[in-house]
Amino acid sequence: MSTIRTRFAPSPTGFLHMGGARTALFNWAFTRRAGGRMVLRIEDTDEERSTRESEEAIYDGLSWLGIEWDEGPFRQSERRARHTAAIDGLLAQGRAYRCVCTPEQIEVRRQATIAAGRKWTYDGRCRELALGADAGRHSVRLRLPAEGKLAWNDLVYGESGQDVREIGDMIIRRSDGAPLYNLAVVVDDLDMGITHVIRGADHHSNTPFQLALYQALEKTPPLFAHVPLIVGPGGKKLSKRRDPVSVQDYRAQGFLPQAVLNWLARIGWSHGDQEVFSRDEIRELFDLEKVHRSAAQADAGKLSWLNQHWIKALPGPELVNALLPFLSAVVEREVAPSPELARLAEQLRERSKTLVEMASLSRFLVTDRIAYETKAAEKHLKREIEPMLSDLHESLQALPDWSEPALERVFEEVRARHGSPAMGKLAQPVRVAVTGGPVSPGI
RNA sequence: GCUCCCAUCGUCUAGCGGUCUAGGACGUGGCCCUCUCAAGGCCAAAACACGGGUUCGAUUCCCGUUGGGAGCACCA
Repeated sequence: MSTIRTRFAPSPTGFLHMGGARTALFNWAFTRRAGGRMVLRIEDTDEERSTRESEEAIYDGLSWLGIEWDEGPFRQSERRARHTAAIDGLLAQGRAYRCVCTPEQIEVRRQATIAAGRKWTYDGRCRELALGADAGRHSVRLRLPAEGKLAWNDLVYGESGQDVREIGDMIIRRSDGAPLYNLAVVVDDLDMGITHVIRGADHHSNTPFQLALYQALEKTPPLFAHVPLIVGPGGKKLSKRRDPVSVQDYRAQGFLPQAVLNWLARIGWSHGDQEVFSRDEIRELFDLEKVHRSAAQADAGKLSWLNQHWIKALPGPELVNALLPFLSAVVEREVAPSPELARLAEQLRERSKTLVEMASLSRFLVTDRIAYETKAAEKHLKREIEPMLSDLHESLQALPDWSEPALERVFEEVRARHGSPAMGKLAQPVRVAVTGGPVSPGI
């Protein structure tokens, strides 16, 4: 039995968005569990839109999530010669043909067909013309079989396929000589020995055409698994403008990679009633058979909960390390780890949904410029409590041993001297005085 | 418009003909705990889109309707 080979093939036209990250995760988990190898391929043949920055963003995002690949990255743009060779081969065998129809001409015919109430696919005008290389400016189209069904058994969707008559002879090389995506993907997947293509469901209806290409090339196609799309609120398409969509966005908002991974894994996949999955558990339990077929919404609330869960689970030193950059950012200087910070972080882990939140709650520890919240200060730092606070201040200064029982004793004594108000009457003003805000660990 | 796909609480989901008075989780509401906020504990409200079949029996199978999505490029 040959080893399983998969690939993650993003196009570098933005950043690593959540859908892509999940596709990468599923590929990774499937591959690791099966003991296979995963290839990273950058689909950058669209020069207009591809940038090196977004390519870097893909590496950055994957490594932050801990999704490692085994081979590559390969750039599709650097494999041009292979694509061209494949097209020439198809041409030589008559399985592809040159087409001199211009986009304008096609548009006219398309409109006419639609006006006549019929549906349009390429009408095959150049199909039997046997145009040679001297035909002038031309594109190349794949000659589809006259009839039959282009079908496959999708690992997620089950029996799938489309009648060839629904599809026209598609262009595989542009008139400027550039190979098209569908051709490049098939050639690359073949060359790289890919056995399982796991990709977004937006490619589901693209697959029949690729199948035709495998036929023309006389090769066995890989197995396909299409994973459902992630949609935005209300089931609408994700909007890059409205929704936070890149993994970098989530990192900046103070989410842990474990949480994002866990969250992603549970969108469109489940393992019984289990909600919490570590990276290792995803790798051990992931199963394409349990992947859903319907699109799912990404719920930010669930992410927050998972993030808090993973913050609570993070070992102390790691938590401090994760917190440091965020804390440095709020006080605008480099903050070094310290025992005090470590202890505070322990107190704060159950109170923070994100590292951003935790940083803002730890601010008071690393700066003398306490930022007093006006509302809290007005409510708790009133003139009447000043004597009690001063008393506490002096008693504390006189206290040699700042152990918890000793401190508690001082608080009790101070309360007793000032008419025994409820603990909250003393603790809350102290909290505001010390931290600047009304929220903190036990004072 | 055409082709294909999808449809269980607000959200993610369990369910693969009787076990369903439909389970879990997030979120929401209430109570407990409490120096604040959390965390934690307990409780509650909340769903099988609709209409036909098939069957002794449908959330589960089939068809249609509705709703949503994807594709239909000399983009990837």
